[in-house]
Amino acid sequence: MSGGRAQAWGERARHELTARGHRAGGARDAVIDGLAAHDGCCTAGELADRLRAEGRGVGTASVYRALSVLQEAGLLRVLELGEGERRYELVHADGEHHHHIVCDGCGRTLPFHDDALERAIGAAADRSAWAVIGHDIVLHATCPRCAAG
Amino acid sequence: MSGGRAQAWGERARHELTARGHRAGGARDAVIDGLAAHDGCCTAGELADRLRAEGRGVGTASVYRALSVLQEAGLLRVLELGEGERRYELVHADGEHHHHIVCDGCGRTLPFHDDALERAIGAAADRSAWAVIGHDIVLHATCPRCAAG
DNA sequence: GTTCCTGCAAAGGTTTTGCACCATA
DNA sequence: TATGGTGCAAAACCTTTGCAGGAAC
Repeated sequence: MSGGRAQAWGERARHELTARGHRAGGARDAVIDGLAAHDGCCTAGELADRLRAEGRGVGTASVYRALSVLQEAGLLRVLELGEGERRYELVHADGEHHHHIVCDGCGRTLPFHDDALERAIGAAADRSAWAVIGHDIVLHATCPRCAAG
Repeated sequence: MSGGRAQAWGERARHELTARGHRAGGARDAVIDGLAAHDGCCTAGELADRLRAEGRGVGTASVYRALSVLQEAGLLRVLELGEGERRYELVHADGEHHHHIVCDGCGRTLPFHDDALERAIGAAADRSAWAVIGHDIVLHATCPRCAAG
């Protein structure tokens, strides 16, 4: 559905993990495919459910271990949107990234990108005494559906 | 330690809660004092530990219930810094707010404020189709101590 | 006296860990 | 064959909920 972009991510993920000395394995393969098949952000539980529904059920621990390895390799970004669980999002090779508007009413999210905002963040990071690696921005909002009541 | 500012917050909190029809109570009082005494952001667990150390032990449920009421009243801001638990921070009457730089190594945080960044966020929010209420920004970094060690 | 607040205990949920077994290189 | 990946189960963790008793209004 999300085309070659996500597929490219999958190939890169497998390559990068091999380069880091990780062996191949069925569970991790399923996790990578599951993430690539759904180029949005999902939780560990959602991912496990989806794999189970496809008949590629994977142990809970393996899901978390795979996510952890992918995150350490810089292939996943972790989001905390205030729902009490973490969401994982693909990091693409082109470095493009975006942020999220979250509806405080229903929890739906809307990705957005803003160059001026990125520049402002970069400038703020440069002024900091600590070595800034990255950033997360969450806009809290009311979506049109919730606003309508 | 944090002077009259936090004390003023405590008084305002009690006043606001009364105005909202809440009754006074020992546990909630202790939570308000505990928050005001430590004008940074803390987790529910840290707050409970601190109160227990002061001999003002409060049931776990009461801590969470008090935090929830204070949040609904707009007296607390909730932060998710990626540690798996929530941090609560005082919202002062002057509306001043700041964001956080988090050390991914040790978890220490550094508050910062940047007017240009606030303007950029405001502009991005104005362009959004959803009605934006607020925002959270987290800069991930390596603190000097972790960079050295 | 009614209503809300409180504490304890138990449940809920997500994430991590221990361990034996199996697949990979 | 040695090492790391996998699954199951259990644990750890934060947070919420149910309920009986007590305090505030």
